[in-house]
Amino acid sequence: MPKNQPGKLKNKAGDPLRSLCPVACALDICGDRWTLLVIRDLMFGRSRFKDFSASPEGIPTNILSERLNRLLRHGLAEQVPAADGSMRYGYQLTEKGRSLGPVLEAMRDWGLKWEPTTKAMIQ
Amino acid sequence: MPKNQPGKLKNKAGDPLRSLCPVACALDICGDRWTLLVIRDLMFGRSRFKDFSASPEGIPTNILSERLNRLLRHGLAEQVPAADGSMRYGYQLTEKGRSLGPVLEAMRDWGLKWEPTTKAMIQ
DNA sequence: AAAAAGACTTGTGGATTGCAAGTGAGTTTC
DNA sequence: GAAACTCACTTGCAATCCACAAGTCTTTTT
Repeated sequence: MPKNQPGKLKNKAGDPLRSLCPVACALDICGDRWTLLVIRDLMFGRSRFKDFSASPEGIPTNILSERLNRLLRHGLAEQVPAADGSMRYGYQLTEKGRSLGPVLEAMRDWGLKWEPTTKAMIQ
Repeated sequence: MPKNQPGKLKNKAGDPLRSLCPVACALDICGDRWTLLVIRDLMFGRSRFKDFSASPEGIPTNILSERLNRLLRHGLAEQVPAADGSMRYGYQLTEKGRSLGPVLEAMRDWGLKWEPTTKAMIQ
């Protein structure tokens, strides 16, 4: 009889956790090639599917759809009625999502310093 | 004749870049589930293959091998003779790798704040 | 000299990605 | 008010990537 069998660890959204390390946990949520770029766009105030889709990295629409849902599931973003008063809705960051700001800033600073081909976006 | 055909953008290691955004560029290098965990271990002073392999997240050895090589290619880590004077060598961060510290710290802080199951590692 | 540890490499099935095309609701144009 | 168009996705599919297990080769320990 195992003394300390942890079962499966889960995060708040019910997805499995690899460990109790907060870095590992953050990576379980946004550790892939696309998620933080969507969050970057959200930080810039973009809110609609087509806006994210139009970013220069060219995220495939199926991936974008999946990532947006993941952000909703984990409570990093929420849906709100579109700003233009149309029947559609947009996405915006929650406080949990906005508080990834320091991560993005640190990445931006690192990229600017060490990969000189890159340029900070105006806006 | 296209006026501004960019060809393929590449970063310093010759890998293709998705855009000029420094965040996208950082993610091209370490935007996956494992790379930043290896860097975390390196920050903690771990240096040998078996050390990374023993971390609680359980990185598969083939992935670890590939990621270590990528860190070398991009100049985030370098190989040095092992500290114990044996014939083997270890890995350690370069300045470029160490300067990802703020990214890891921001992720750690975020994880601790928003995913309360997590715990900061005592080393 | 034999056994064990360390650092990978290889093989394989399953999951994820990237790309193209399709769908259906909402919006604009004529 | 019907047709065309935009938007926000889905679906299909080939290619790639990942996780897990096992194997190999070198170095270290006994």
